[in-house]
Amino acid sequence: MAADKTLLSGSTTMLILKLLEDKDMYGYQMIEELSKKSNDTFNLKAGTLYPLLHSLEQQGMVISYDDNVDSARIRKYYSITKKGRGLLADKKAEWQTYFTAVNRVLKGGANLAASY
Amino acid sequence: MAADKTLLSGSTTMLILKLLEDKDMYGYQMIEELSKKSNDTFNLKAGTLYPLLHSLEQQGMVISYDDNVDSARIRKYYSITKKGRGLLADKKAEWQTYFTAVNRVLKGGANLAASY
DNA sequence: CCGATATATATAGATTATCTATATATAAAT
DNA sequence: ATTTATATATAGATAATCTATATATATCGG
Repeated sequence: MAADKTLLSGSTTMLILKLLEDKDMYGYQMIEELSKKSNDTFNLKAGTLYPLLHSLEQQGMVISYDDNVDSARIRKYYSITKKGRGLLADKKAEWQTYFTAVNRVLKGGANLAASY
Repeated sequence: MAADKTLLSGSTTMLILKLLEDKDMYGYQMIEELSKKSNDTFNLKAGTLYPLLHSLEQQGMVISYDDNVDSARIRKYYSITKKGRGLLADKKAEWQTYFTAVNRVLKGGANLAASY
């Protein structure tokens, strides 16, 4: 993965929910879309995504439905729920706090703390 | 912890090395300084920090020396090495890539990808 | 036509970075 | 004198990723 996997840790749920906020998607599509939208920074593995989707469904954050586009091939589409939108909003707020704090530490010289 | 521990995951090493770039510090001081500089967003636990410092020392990223400030009390100061500065630079570049990508996904609407 | 690669989902087990809990010891505050 | 803060350390638990493997269909090149 382009980005350190440990950095990605914790934001995957937020990113997936964000994708679903725009439109219903199936798993494989999410992996591709995340890769494209992040300029190949995120290359989520199937072994990470599918268990995560199952977990989100169990928690009521998303619901799924099967779609048989071309005859046999089955795609499992996911749709974000109201509860899922709530979680997304929380995660976004958390992310905002987190990345602002990291950047403050990184930019701050020895006496930055004095400005607060 | 104010920030989701999973979000913090992966950036702790970078943040610690950044603190040491400014000045030599001892463990307990790093915890307090991180908390202060991040406006209480990061409250690193001792059980996380000390093993991490030992690991960084083993890898040659930092070196340590004991300082007996007031008689008995021992503080173990850490100093960043040239190798550690190299790692910090790498981690900073990675972080820049990562948080830019996350923000792009978060801000991007359904057709953002078209702009690339 | 056939083999390789891409699409699509799924699960088990390994890895890793955090956490909590616990231990030890001195200093400061009430 | 007892509690709280300072200071470091390690063991074990938790959680989120990864790799590896499995299954099945679709597409592409030779």
